[in-house]
Amino acid sequence: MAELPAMNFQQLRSVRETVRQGYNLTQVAEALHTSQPGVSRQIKELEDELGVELFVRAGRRLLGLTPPGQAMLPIVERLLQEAENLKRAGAEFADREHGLLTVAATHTQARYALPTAVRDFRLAHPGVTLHLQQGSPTQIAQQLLEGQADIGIATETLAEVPGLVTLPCYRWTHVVVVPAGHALAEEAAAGRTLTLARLAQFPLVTYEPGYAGRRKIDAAFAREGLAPEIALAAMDTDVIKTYVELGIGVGIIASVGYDEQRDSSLVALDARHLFAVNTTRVAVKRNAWLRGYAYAFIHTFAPSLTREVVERALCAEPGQDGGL
Amino acid sequence: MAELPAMNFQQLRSVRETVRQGYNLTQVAEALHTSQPGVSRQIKELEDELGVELFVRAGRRLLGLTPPGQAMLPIVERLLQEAENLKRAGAEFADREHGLLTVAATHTQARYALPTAVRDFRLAHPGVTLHLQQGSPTQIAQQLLEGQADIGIATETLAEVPGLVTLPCYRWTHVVVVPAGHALAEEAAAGRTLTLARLAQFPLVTYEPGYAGRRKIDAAFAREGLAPEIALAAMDTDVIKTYVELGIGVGIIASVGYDEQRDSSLVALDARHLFAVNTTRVAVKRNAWLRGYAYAFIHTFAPSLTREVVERALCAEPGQDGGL
DNA sequence: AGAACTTACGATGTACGTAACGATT
DNA sequence: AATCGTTACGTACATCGTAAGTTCT
Repeated sequence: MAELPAMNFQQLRSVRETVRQGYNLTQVAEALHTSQPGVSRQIKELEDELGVELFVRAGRRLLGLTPPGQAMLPIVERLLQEAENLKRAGAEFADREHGLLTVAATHTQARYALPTAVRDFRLAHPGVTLHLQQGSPTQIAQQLLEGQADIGIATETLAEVPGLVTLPCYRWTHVVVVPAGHALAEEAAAGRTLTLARLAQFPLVTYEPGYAGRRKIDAAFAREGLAPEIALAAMDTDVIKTYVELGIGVGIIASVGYDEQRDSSLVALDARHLFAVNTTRVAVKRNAWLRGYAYAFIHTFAPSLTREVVERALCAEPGQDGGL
Repeated sequence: MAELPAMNFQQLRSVRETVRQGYNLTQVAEALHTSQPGVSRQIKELEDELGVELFVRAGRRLLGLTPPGQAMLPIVERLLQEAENLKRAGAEFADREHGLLTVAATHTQARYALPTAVRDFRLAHPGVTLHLQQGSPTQIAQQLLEGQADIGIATETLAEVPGLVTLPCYRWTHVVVVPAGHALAEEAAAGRTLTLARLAQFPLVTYEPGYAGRRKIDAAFAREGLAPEIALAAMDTDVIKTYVELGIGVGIIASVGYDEQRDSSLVALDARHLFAVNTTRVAVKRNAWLRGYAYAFIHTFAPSLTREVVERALCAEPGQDGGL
């Protein structure tokens, strides 16, 4: 019986990975742990099966997607997503309390906001292997979209990424930190209220653009027509504090990043009146099926986010979500 | 190299078909044109792969879905739906003007509402093979959900089926038909307005429950506390007219079903004031990808339903399951 | 010359159908 | 006894990797 070879998942994976790897089949083969001719074949087989060329070829090189390819790629991604969902659902029912949970977060979140949640989660779910990835908000979004992370946590960017569902976890403000004995510390001790104009007279040390509410900082200065000198920008609250201790400049960090005990060499000055409030958000990929313990983790991190709240957000309108 | 056999579509099809066929693997094998041991194996393989029993077994007989099975079946169906979508998209780009379009409609629609649309569509799209299926609204819904029909057209039921997207095509009312010379015809000719009470004095011939606005007819009589005798109920407007001609009773049919020329032996009496207006709807399966000519057909049938209108409806509120 | 994809080929193993078996009603 | 699902088995063919080939940079 001459059975026609049907569409299969390996073909779909090859197509998806080819797009992800920038149309380099050699890299695709590596990423999929297979041979390069194999990938070439998978793609051709799928194209044959569908009767359409998915990729633009210049000679034998792949350059991009054809219009049909562009139209069909989302379907391919949904297929692979659902396949992943099915596997996860299987794992969930097979053993609710064992598995892998990958959380991607910015440094600030990983270092200051997550530890207690991680500790509590580990106690409640000892069978779950927790992977904590660190990256920029953009990288976090990417990891979520590619299925390399289950949960993303960051203050910036995530809410604007189509394909992600985000929910607010907590709100926070910035705080200004200076070495003990710094002029600003004296002024504060003398009862003088800190202003943006005064702050702008010092070189500043704060987050890189795209991190931890940096936008709110820039916006605040811009609104008053100030252009402070940024002496140093870092992704990392600890790095910022270190350089502030060294006297490089005045630090502006997330308030969660200051601990009176541990950072005794630094003085924190209230800056709630200077910079807009930030909202840290948790994000998951839109059509991803989440393990039960993933909901539990989110709930542990942000008690307001019960499983029901998250599930409702997952099913809601694909467009922009309604506010905070 | 010992490759682990991955999940494949044949396994998924076996699972879906097993549910559809009422858990009889012999029938499943027949439906899938394969051997029964094959189906048995496919299911076991998938269960192994997922690590979960999907089916409840009494001895060696399958009785139903386990809770995990119930949870995972929708994912399986989405997978197969997307696979189908991918194939269709391929066919679409390979050749926009060739393919198959299956329209399921009630008799009344097929016989009276569709002919001009079908004629125009065939002229505009000669390469498309058109299949016209006939059935009750319930059967039409079933066919759509199982992917056996692309477009469904009926007045009843469709709008209430989760998993279907429906759009209004046109509105119509019932008309009363009697043989020429019938008492009601005389009264009408004499300028007397027809009432429900008068109508209820005759045996009636009309649609079966579940067809062509029968509900509106029952509701109208019920509202006035009348319980007319239904001499004959049929799915089919032509059957009704035939028996009215024979003098079995007074007919109540969809107004589209009366043609002054062809039905010269019958007299139609306006009944717009007696029965509520009906809306005939077109339905498609929620997450189905439609061929371009399917949109064209809908547009031909109901000019207000442009491709954009239909697409917007398809993307709207999921209703039941978490949409794709 | 080198990088990138395609073609060719051969071995491994996977998949499917037939047939025999076991259990259930 | 009949129906239904599972197990066993042999063959056919599908898949995949290696290696050679071709084209473009």
